[in-house]
Amino acid sequence: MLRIYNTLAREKQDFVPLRPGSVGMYVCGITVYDYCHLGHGRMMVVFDMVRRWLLASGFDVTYVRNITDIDDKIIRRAVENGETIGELTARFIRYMDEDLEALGVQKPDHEPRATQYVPQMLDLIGRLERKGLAYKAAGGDVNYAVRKFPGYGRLSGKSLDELRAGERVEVDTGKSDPLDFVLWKSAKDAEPEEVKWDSQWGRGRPGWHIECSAMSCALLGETFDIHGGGQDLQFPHHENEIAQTEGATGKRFVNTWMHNGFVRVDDEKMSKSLGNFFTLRDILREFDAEVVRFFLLRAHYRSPLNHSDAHLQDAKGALTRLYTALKGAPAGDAKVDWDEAYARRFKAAMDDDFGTPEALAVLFDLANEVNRGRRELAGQLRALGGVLGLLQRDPQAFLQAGGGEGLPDAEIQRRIDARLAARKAKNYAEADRIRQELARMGVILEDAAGGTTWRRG
RNA sequence: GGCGCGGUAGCAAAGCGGUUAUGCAGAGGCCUGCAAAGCCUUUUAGAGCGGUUCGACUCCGCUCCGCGCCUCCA
Repeated sequence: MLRIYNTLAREKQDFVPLRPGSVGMYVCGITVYDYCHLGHGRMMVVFDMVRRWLLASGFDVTYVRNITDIDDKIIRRAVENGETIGELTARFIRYMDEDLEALGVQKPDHEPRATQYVPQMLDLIGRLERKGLAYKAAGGDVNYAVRKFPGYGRLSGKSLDELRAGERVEVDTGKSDPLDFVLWKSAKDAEPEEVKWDSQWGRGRPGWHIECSAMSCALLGETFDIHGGGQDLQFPHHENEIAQTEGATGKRFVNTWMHNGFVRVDDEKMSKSLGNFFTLRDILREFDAEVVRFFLLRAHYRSPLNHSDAHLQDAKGALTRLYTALKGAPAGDAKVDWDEAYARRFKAAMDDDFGTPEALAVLFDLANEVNRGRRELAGQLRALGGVLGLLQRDPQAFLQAGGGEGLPDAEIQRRIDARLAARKAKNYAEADRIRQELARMGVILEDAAGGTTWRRG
């Protein structure tokens, strides 16, 4: 039985989907105006892992991950760059796709964009207005009347009065309550025509929160199983989604809310505003993408995860151990034998709120067994790795992959042959000279019964 | 100020009321012409103070420290 920590309940709960055997899952994607950083990467990899585990558990999964392609930052950036919103977002969507593909993140079943769902958003706003939950303010914006929604604050554990007492809530004169949020922003003259839609409340564009309510309902229905996103979306974004959707439908919106922890740098949240972020692009130039994925799955998804080169280096060493155990094992698609003891441990770990650290520990135990001579378990190791989107490459290809500035493979082979000749002639001084020379260039030789192999260290 | 999360060995990171987590690093050994890899053995834990218990890293309370949300943010 799969158990998931539900933010709404603040505890792990048995996961029971609405319709037996199938799961509807929505995850808040990113706003496309810049490169993805490692924090985005973590969210993407974590929910990719969740989806893969649901599939491996036999569920029929519909996975929706949106793209926010209209918002203040996008508009500002496009104006700065002197390009259209469409050009800017198309470019960063392409970069995102490239980064995610490298990380082994599979495409969601649906990847709706906010700009494609404006009619659905307007419909939702209309319903909210008819129920008295939305009102048009003096400035022309349509706002959500937070006080009119009884459950507001349940997800984030905040009460309206506590929020009110906070010093950081800015005062906006157009709002009846400082905590009200915008559903529809009235168009400003300075803004490009591209961001103006007609509506019964006048020309304008959607507020941020409404898009997720509209898109999730359109693709998964008014009530669905799992909604995920980064911890920072818990409030206000997800709180507002609940208010909007449940306010309009009168039904329960989402059963299970999942939030992944932050990536940190020096114990501080990695974020755009702090400027301490590392883009996936830059990291992937230095580290193998699978190493990055492994690094991200090595921590539990709800725990904070510190980023540094040393940690990534450590992850590389660990993943190398797994691939080393796989050396010589037949490639191809191994299937998991779920009755086998290690697989059962793996499953128990994953069923306990997606315990990837424990699941990976099982993989290392399995590697040890393989190294001790139980070669028949290599397929199981590879197959279980595959459940997490790992270990699917040819081991040799992984072990020999590396920096672009290294020696070409053919040159390495030539020197290995020269060393072999020296060894045959018992000229060990020359053989060792070649080994050390290669070692200085990051190439490690391994003599085995079947011949000499090499890898990059 | 309000709400919440966490403090585990040199580093990273889990589960668990009593039995080796795991990876990297360190030490010794086996193997090797020498190595590497692997295997075997092994050193480093559970912020502090109380409490519950036959027994606590694991449950409860307090203290200290760190982090997050309360504003755009994965």
